Amino acid sequence: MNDDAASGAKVTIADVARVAGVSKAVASRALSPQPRPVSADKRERVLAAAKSLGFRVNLLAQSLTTKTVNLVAVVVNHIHDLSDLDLFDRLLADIQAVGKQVILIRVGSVDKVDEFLRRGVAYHVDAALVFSDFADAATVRRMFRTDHVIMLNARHDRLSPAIMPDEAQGIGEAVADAARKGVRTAILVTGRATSLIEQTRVASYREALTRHGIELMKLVQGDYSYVSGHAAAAEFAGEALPDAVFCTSDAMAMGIFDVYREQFANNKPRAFRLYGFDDLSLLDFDAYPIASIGYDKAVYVQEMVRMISDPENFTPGRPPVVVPTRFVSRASAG
Amino acid sequence: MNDDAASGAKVTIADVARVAGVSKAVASRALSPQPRPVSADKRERVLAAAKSLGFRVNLLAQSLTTKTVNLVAVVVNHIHDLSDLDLFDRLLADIQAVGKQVILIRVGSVDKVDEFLRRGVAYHVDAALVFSDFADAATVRRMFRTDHVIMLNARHDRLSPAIMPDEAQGIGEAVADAARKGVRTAILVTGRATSLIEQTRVASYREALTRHGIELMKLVQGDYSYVSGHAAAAEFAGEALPDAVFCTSDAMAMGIFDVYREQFANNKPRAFRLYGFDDLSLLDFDAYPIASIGYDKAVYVQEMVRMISDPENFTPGRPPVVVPTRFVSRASAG
DNA sequence: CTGTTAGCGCATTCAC
DNA sequence: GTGAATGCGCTAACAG
Repeated sequence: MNDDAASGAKVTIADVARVAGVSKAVASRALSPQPRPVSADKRERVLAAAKSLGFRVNLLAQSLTTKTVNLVAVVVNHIHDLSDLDLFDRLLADIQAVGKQVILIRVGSVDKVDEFLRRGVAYHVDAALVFSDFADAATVRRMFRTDHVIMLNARHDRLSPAIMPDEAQGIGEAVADAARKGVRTAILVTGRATSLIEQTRVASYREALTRHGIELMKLVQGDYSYVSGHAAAAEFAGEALPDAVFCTSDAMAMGIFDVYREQFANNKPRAFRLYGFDDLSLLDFDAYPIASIGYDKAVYVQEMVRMISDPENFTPGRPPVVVPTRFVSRASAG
Repeated sequence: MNDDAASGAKVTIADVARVAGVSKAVASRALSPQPRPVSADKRERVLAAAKSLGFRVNLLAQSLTTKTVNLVAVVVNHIHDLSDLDLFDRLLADIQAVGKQVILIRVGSVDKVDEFLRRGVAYHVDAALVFSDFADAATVRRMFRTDHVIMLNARHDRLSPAIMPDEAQGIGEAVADAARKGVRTAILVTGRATSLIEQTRVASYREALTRHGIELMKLVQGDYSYVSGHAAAAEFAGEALPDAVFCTSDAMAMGIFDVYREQFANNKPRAFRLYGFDDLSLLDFDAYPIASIGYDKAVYVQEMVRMISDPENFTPGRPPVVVPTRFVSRASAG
């Protein structure tokens, strides 16, 4: 278009109103996405003027009066908290689809949280999605000065709603699958026990194993990473192998798989059956046919967007929204 | 219901000023990170009042007058445009380290760009980092109403600076490696030819192959994805195999690797030598020991942040900043 | 339906 | 050093 518009000239609603020959208020109404009382012809004039001037509302100024910024904070420790790009991509798309935008906050180490929020826009967002396990719900509310906080890290309370996968279900299915195939002994490779989610996850495995009469030979501590999977595999290499190895992350399972790759040749588990967790899309690659536990990401994301779209959802006492998980069988489970 | 400090109390600078017994202007100065004329005792009173009230500046309101939001837009087509999570994680951390925050914008399919512009969803950010190849520099400037646009997609112009890897260098090294190992024939697996970057990349391969006397047997069209790598491998399965296969993305190389995995057993390529592109961190997993071409992500990100931090860098006519690439040898190259 | 007025929260004049 | 006034761009509330 013309060069003025192309190089960020600042055209305000006052300019539009002047060109259209109406008042600012009329221009504002005509430009509003919501239906507001404006005569048809003036609306046309305003729209035409806005287009020719290349006008775009200043959302900052707008939010100053409307008290809503259409901005959602997504708080993570590291990017890798978003265990899968697919989830994140979908989340972003869906949030934008309801007319909001995402401000991504990487907290990193816990002690820097305060520093970030001190200068951040984060304080005035419409809602915050907390993936990071750095803090409990109360702390987050205090820091964000808002009740519109959704906890995805299982550290919710009465005031802040949560969305959480019902992991016990998928875990139960996975262990049942193993039992059905004659598994009697198992090793469980875990992540850091500091996370509440991880503690619950481990408890679910213990319960399911006991229920199916499978002996938990030992627990190996990892940190969710591929490398720690490698290390875990080395740790039980010399000993008597179990019938099955369960991991609380796919990445660790991949590390173990690579150590025992030859044993899994021809898509037949020989040393032991291997079960991961997360159902990363990476597992659809030929190289890692690892059975896993996952949930429907579309549903998960849908719940988040639904929640931030309606203030009603932030009234106290709402029970956590639970997303079902399921066992996904692959060659590593035999 | 809960009007306590923890739940959305709207403390403005006027409140702070009143409690401290000073004017708003004094409070503003005392709260400013920059040194401004305020007497020591009043500064103390203001700071104390701000702290006790839990005051946080409203960056949105602030930016209305200062014209700077400390917000940087990262524009991608899909999340997968950020070829590697490591890059993104580092980018986020470094941007936050200079006191700015990231608003992530996913444009999606090209045909929705217009709709995007129409709705004016974008804030008036300080700068925009454009990874998506959906638009030229002028369009992005108009969209964000800023001249501070950094193009990472090679679609820059005189007004918007660019940062781009010097891919010819790494490609030259990779082809030289192949030539040194006696490669005489090659197949090149490419992505969509619509992207300017891809066109340049292919041209670089052609040039390097010619220079080293390697015959380009054929060009196979993919779309950067793992699945398209699979398809590409199938396409030349029946025919005479080349000495080497070059791919313009690691994902495609992984797809090909999986089809010919047995040929790569014991870390010895037998069918052909395989070269990827991007140097994904995934290649450090045992399963995909694929030689690749990459650049130092720290340097790349550093250049972006440096550029954002100094308006000087946005004066017209700046030449693109070039980041060196290098060949990374792995087992697939023999 | 329309236009005028009055802020939203803040930084910045410019007088004192 | 200080504080009263002014304006950033926009919309809500109010009168016509």
